[in-house]
Amino acid sequence: MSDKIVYEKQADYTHRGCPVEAALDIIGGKGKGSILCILLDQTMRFNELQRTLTGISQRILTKQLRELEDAGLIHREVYAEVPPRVEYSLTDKGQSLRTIIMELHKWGRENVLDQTPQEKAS
Amino acid sequence: MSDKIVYEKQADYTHRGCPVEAALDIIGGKGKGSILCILLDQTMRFNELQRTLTGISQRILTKQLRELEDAGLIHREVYAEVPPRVEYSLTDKGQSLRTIIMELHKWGRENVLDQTPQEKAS
DNA sequence: CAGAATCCTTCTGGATACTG
DNA sequence: CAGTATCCAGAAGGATTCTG
Repeated sequence: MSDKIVYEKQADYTHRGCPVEAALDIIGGKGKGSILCILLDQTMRFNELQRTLTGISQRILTKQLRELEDAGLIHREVYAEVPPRVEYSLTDKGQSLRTIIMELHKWGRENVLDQTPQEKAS
Repeated sequence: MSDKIVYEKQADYTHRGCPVEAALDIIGGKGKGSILCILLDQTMRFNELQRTLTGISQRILTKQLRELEDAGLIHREVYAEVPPRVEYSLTDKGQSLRTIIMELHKWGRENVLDQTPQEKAS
């Protein structure tokens, strides 16, 4: 009916002013942390991403990638080839999250994932 | 029937290894960013929190506070008074998020909330 | 290969009424 | 005041099928 693809519309019920909530709304959501983490250091194709993020459906992966793209954090490069090739990478705005991502990585490793203190020292 | 209160059970479907996802699972969720942001600098009571976070239902506020408490990020101090008084504050573990929270705050203010560049300079 | 379309289940969150 | 309990709407996410 409509000539425009309209995935599920985004949640807009949060933050209402708090920049922390606003930021978390952008980088929260299934797989987004992992996606940003991966793309921080490399460009990656769709299927490669899905294989790396074991357990995410391609529908959701597509959705998350689109949302990150709409937020201006990632760049989607489509190559006119057969079979098609699409490569995802971080934009400058996405790279501006580097410090935060790395700190979240450190904090999560030390405080959430049950890893022995010795391991992080090694 | 059960003698134990069991709110909705937490999502456990994410992170599967990525510490960034793991961390976001902890501090994501409605109001948690705002709650952490507020408690970073002050102790606050339940009703006061709800009034500050305009728009959150007390059921959800209770749930988020419990989850943050279970994660060891906030402390819940109950005073044996009538009417009851309960004060929430950050634990040391919660305070360990300070840098991240502040950076998320800065990033969200500059990149998500539509604020003119001039304003942040003033 | 990289999705789009459809259907369905689960989870999140709100509204309201009630209580120690 | 600080929750609980119950009910309900909507959003998030999965599984499957199909296509340029």
